[in-house]
Amino acid sequence: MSSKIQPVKGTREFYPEEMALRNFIYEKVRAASQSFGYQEYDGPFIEAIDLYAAKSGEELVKKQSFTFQDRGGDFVTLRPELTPSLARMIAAKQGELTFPARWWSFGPFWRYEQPQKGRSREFFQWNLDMLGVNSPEADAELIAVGAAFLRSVGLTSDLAAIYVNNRRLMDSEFDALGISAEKRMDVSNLVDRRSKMESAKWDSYALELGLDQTQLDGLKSILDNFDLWKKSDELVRLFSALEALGVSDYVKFDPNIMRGLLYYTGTVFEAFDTSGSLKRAIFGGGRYDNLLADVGGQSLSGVGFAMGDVVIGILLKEKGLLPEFVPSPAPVLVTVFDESLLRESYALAAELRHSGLNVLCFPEPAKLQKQFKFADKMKARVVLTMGPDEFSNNEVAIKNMMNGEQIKVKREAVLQSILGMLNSV
RNA sequence: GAGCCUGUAGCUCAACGGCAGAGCGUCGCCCUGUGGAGGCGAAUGUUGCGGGUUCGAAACCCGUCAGGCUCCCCA
Repeated sequence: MSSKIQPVKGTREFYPEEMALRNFIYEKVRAASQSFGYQEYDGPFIEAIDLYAAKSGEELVKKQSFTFQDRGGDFVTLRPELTPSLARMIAAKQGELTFPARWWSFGPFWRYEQPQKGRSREFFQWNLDMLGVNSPEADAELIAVGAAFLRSVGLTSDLAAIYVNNRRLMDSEFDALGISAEKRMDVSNLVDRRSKMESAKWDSYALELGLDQTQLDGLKSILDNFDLWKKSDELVRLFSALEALGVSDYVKFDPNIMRGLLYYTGTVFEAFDTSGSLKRAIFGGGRYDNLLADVGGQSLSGVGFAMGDVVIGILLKEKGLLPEFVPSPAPVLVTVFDESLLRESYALAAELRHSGLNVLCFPEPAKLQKQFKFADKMKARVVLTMGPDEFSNNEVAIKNMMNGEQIKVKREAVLQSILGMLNSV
């Protein structure tokens, strides 16, 4: 036991049931992305650490990346996020791509942090970005894709909400309070923590950061002002577009949404489960105006968001929104009556596979009871048996596992009978 | 990186200083050609690992490893 090699901490083992969940998420993600015309792509899983150094935030690069030296001595890292790779890919073909580019991706990422509920060191992430258009309406489309996904998995707008803010709006509010540019980072950090700290503690922490009492009071009134968006043309247009897109039920303005990544410049948003059973964002994103120039491209604006598979997976499980798990992808199982009929059973299964059915065949003779129990566990819907009686009459016994009825049909009619049973549900 | 909690059968857990158990699952039988419900029965443990205290340790102490939760950060 103790000598067994454990999986690397924070990595994931996808047993068939978990794999089904991952694929379920993938399918819903793909459907939502494609319904808005986004194209699928992917980047390298390993990148030079320098790619992230500029804009991803110190925490992400220095403490949370799986970094190592390759055999040539270069420092590389398992990708902790996709946006910088995307920016480079776009920049490299900027002259030949057609804009606006609408791209999406679903793949693995790694971050070295403490595994806990909703967070692992290895996770899958949906990324969706639009590049080449800088407008609140483009931002709205991104939010609408996110909302379409939530709706498609059954997270209705009373179960999940998308909170929106705008960095430019906040910057101008901070300017008005005389909060210096150097303190911006500390202040956004402060804002992020507000919901997690007692208000008295939060106040004294704010003063420690060097805000004076007037600035603190001003900050609080900003953060409590849920009508603040009306002062931002961008947000006014955003909310109008969201209404046209039919997703306003999901979206609310919230001045407390800041987001840690440094590259966001305009609209930012985060989706949460409204019951608050998980205090982690389902997805989050925003507009980045300078990222492309930072990796060597011409200035090009983008907007995007990312969703990890862990939080959404926990939520879907908790809310009972997952489809029933069917262990075997084969709805049909062929039993093996005895040694002498094994080849016949194998041949029957093969024949049905050639007709396009997924078919499971028991791999050895065994008591029929055992084989039927196995079929039941695999949630097979139809079980075929060819015993001596059936074989001598050129027949096959077909049992409908959904209602328990069994019939015998001529071998030539087996396919039709099966299809009839499978379609009758 | 810090704090708190937990490691006992495949799983969930009980036993809290005195014979290591239950439920679920698995397997077998009831049922010699048929699943789900039920009945009966069986198998399965260096109590995470190492040391210490004790007549006696799963339990108490120390260390260590692993997991969970929180802080931090974030998908």
